[in-house]
Amino acid sequence: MPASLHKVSDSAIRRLSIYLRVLGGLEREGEETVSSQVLADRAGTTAAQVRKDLSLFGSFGKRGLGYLVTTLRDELREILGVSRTWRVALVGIGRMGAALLEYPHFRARGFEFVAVYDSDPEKVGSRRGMLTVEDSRVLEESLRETGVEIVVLTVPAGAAQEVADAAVRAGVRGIMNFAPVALKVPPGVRVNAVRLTVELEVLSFSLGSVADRD
Amino acid sequence: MPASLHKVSDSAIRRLSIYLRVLGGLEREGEETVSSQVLADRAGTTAAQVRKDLSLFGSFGKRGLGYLVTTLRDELREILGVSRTWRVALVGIGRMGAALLEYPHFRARGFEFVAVYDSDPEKVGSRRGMLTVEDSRVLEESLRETGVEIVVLTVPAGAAQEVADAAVRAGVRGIMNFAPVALKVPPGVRVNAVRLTVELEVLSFSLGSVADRD
DNA sequence: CCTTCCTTGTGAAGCTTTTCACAAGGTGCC
DNA sequence: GGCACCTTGTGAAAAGCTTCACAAGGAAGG
Repeated sequence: MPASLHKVSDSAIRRLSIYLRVLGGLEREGEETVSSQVLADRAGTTAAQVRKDLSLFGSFGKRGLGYLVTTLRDELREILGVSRTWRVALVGIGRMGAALLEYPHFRARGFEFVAVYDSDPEKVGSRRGMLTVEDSRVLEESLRETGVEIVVLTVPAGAAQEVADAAVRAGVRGIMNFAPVALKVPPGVRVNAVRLTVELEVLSFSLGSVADRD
Repeated sequence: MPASLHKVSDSAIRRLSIYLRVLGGLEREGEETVSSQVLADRAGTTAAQVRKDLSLFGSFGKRGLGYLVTTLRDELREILGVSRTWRVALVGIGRMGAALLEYPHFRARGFEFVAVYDSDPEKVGSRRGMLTVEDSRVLEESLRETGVEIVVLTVPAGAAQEVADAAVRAGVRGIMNFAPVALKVPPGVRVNAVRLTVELEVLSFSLGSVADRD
């Protein structure tokens, strides 16, 4: 029941992405097949969950044998949309922005930074690797010209909505938001927030309350 | 029904953390009270969800009026365990590690870096703000001595498990893991993984599939 | 070819989380 | 004080997600 139009939950997609990473490792180790059990162990979930997740998109395994590592990896790349390259722009070059620009796993997975923006005149015009920092004032026009599809937002909270609006006007439909604000975007645009402080506070809560699990 | 021992879901805690951030903003704007509706709008959820989340820990609102901003903020800080300071160590000073060390929101919320480690002899002994980079080889002993409670892991995937093991032996019970590996830790230790590539791949999937929602 | 063993794919059950809807409680104005 | 108006807190219903359990398919060895 290959269901690319059925609604698939976010958590399932997150796990698929993790399976993809695990499969890369297995391939490097020379494994040719893998069972749902092994995949689950390495991904930190259960065998049933793995099978259920994969079954959302088709039947990729062989009974009695498991999954072919390379084949499944290719299938997952196709499903997740990373069998191609995505054109990504970074807006806001603080330390976090700079770190993300150099983050090796992005490029390795097909996410390529093709433009960088900042509003600080000191930074505009300077180089970052292959790219020249452009002025945020020309953001909308420039994003459109460069054919950017995804924007990574590392600007201060106060500027985030404004930048997001400009990006949306420029036709961007995916935003990865590091700013601590809930962005308002029109339907058809997808925002994925990375909330580092929230993650720490989840830890803090778990350690603070008497009730701990795993 | 104040339920600090009932099991509270991760997603609820994440939202509480977001409410806390929103309340900070409201307070700065001089608001004295806030309704679940307004809180929900700013946090990107629904009024019913807000009330349900808060009701897990008590009755903080006044019917007909809403919640007192400052009071609720204090309650949430208490619940989340951020009314005190946490002693945090960073292991692995790449670009990402350096960015996190300077990340202003961590300190503002009570997470204070008290030690930094790296295995690169070039980096060991150098200064990072107030801190001197220590050698990863002395990690376990040093973490214990410094009284570190939470470790932020920004080492390469291959080194992550080893570092986590040492941290656990040193008594650390909370780990924020940026390395793309599922860490194995004993019961009582909590790992929170930040998977940046996964977040991008979720975007990629949403943009790639025909079916988009908001 | 037959038997044994293994692993997938999947309905169904079980559990968790979210949404709904409304009684109850409180405010503020007249 | 009384009345109109808000907003919370919360059972109950609905929706969503995960786990279970097993039939079915295939491999491997004799």
